[in-house]
Amino acid sequence: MPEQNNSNLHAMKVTCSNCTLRELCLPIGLNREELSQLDAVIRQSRRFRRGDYLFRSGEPFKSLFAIRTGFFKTCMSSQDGREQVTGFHMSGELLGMDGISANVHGCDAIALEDSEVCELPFSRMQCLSREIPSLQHHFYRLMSREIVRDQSIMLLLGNMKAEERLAAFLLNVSQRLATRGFAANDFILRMSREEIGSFLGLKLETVSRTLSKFQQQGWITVDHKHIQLVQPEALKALISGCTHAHQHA
Amino acid sequence: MPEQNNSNLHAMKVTCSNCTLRELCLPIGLNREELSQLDAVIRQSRRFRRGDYLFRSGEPFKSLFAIRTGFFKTCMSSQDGREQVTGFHMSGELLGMDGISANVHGCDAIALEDSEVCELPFSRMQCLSREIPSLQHHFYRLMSREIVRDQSIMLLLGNMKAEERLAAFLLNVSQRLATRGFAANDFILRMSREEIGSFLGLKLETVSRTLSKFQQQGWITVDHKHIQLVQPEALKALISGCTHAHQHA
DNA sequence: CAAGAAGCTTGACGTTGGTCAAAGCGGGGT
DNA sequence: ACCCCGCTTTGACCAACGTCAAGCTTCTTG
Repeated sequence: MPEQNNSNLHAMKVTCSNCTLRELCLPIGLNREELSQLDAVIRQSRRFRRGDYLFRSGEPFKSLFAIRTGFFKTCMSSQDGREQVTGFHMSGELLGMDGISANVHGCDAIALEDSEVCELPFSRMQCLSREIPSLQHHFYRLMSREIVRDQSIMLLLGNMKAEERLAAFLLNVSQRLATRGFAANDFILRMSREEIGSFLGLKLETVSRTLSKFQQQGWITVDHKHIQLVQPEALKALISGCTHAHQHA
Repeated sequence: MPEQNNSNLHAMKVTCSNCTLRELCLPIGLNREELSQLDAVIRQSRRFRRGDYLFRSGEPFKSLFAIRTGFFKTCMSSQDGREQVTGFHMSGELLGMDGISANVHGCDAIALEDSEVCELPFSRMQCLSREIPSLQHHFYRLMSREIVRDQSIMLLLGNMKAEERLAAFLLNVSQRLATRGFAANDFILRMSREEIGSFLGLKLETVSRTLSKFQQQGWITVDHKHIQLVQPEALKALISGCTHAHQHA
């Protein structure tokens, strides 16, 4: 193992350098020493296979998890079995922040493809962030961003029609892929129609029908999970008007 | 002004002692000196009249706001004027956390009755929380709780029918009032039918009709904004099943 | 105090999206 | 390579909720 001293910090830097243009999940504006402190806290990354649980609702909360590669969904289920997908999560995103409040995870996190995840023991991050102000601030920002994200989903679920929801969803996926350096207008969905529907507050048949409708309009092509945005402007036009007024584009 | 040295810290303690049983908005497990440090940071509380804006979407974010007395709504509006109420907020709750991520407020906060609010300059709170670990942890917990709250609203908007939403809403208001020492089953709503509808993803007519239906069932009485829960168990029965499976009672 | 505005209730009707059903397709596992 | 199961598509029908409208009550403001 000649690369043993290639600490996971370096691995993380490599991962994160894939996500330029975008604020990274953690290492931001830290000096050399601070980085090595952070490095000491991050546990070696773990691999997950499609379908694996990263954590489950009700489990004791100990750590946050940073996705290095892969794709996850988070979901809550109700007593009678209805499932609500609360988010889809890609590389560079941080999972588990809802567990801090009660020291218990509040949702399930499930890998939708084979993935790699860094574990960040929260109590140690908390100590470290006391010593490194920019880290503390970054944490606050990440949590705040999660709040903003959730609220924009509330707006989607509360105000938008099926077509608007689907258009917003496709554009959101597109934009996040683009941020990570992938093609914006040609991608593979990692989740099923049912999961999309659950996330958007629609039934899977409605998702399917709406995708077909978009295809008939010539706005997108649909080949099972392979989606191409042919006229993304058409989708944008559909949701212009129902997006947040003070979008600081 | 003989009470000048009655610092607003003391006023805050008085306010907060009204909310026993419940985690308070800020002073939690701090010693004497820490309290006085906190006191130095909290700006004198300000009064707001019904209809006043505490902050507006798009304004620069500088402070969080703790409600001492009164009642607020937060809402986002879309470009074509649709409004989504994202929450109703009572004494002891903290507003503005969505502004941290982009240094800009992401929603409007509007007083629904005459209210009194403490301003907490965020940068100073951040410094202070570095010195007082329990304060830092408390902040993380408050933000996490907001995330949990938003996600349970997503579950409501994504999965529940009109009757279930209304029942969940009434029980939520009831429980929060009880926490603050008010009657749980006899209260005045501070918001209009339209605002309730916006929050729940329903039209005001549906809210009105559903309240009437509950009244006909004998579960509640409705006299304009005056609500009495006659058979809260009936409402609970309605939403049992569609609430989060891992509710830690 | 009067008058207008805003909020609430209720009814009739329409539309969206949910439900149920059937059939096609595709991929993973043996 | 084959088979089976799960995912997807599509259609027909239906229910829940939205829309439109009218009339009423309660606040607000001059």
